Amino acid sequence: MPEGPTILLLSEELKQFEGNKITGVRGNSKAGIEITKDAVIAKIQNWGKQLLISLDNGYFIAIHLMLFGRYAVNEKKPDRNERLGIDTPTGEFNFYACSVKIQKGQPEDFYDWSVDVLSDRWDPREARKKILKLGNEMICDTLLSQDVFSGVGNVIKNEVLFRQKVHPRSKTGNIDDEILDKLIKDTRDFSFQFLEWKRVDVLKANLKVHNKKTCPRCGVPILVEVMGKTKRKAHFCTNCQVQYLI
DNA sequence: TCCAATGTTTCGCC
DNA sequence: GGGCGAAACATTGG
Repeated sequence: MPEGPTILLLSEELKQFEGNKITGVRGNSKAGIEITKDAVIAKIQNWGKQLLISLDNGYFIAIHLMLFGRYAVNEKKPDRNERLGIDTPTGEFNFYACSVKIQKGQPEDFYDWSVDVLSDRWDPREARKKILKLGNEMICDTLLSQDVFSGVGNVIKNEVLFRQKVHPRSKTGNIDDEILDKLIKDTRDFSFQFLEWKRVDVLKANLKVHNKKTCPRCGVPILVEVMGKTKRKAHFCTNCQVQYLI
């Protein structure tokens, strides 16, 4: 389910538990979750697609919902195996079918918020530098690189490329500087648009190319092709999106 | 009924 | 050792 904006919403929802003591821990996670028992939840953060729960005992929990992950706040999803469930005096939250890691140290030691497109520390110049460093790869791969655009997933990738009229197979080294800068900027802008649509549950209705049949600009059929080293599906309009090859 | 889908890591092979 | 592909994990709406 999740790209960065979804995790940001989850993070917002869990802020109510900051300052709470963990009175109970359950779940089939093999990450060593017992160590969280009796600790106090110091801080809830999100970095890209990761949810980070800092504790007052020197550890933090990193949760990634992957493709199928689910969660429930102050309720349980019936007939599901709990991966991690946390009880506090004022309520509980539960995770299913996700990746759970227990890390020693601070999230700041592990994650760089200047590459998180939803962070107020996001730095587009950093993104540009990293793109150049990566060499001449397809933009569809670059946009999915969590080291460059943390939080961007396949939906944001497809929509931003359509908005900026860039063909997913374009090579980064061949895209005009000006276009590339606009593309970088729009990953953040559109991620916030995604967030607001998601917040009021109108995301799907507002997508322009992802899982759409025809181009809303010109009416030409939208193509779907697996491409790049990431082997993900690109949804795009061959008429509106310019392919930068040379 | 079957399949794809907003994802990432790990393993084995060359 | 790097790069690549397959496998693994796990869920459910269409």
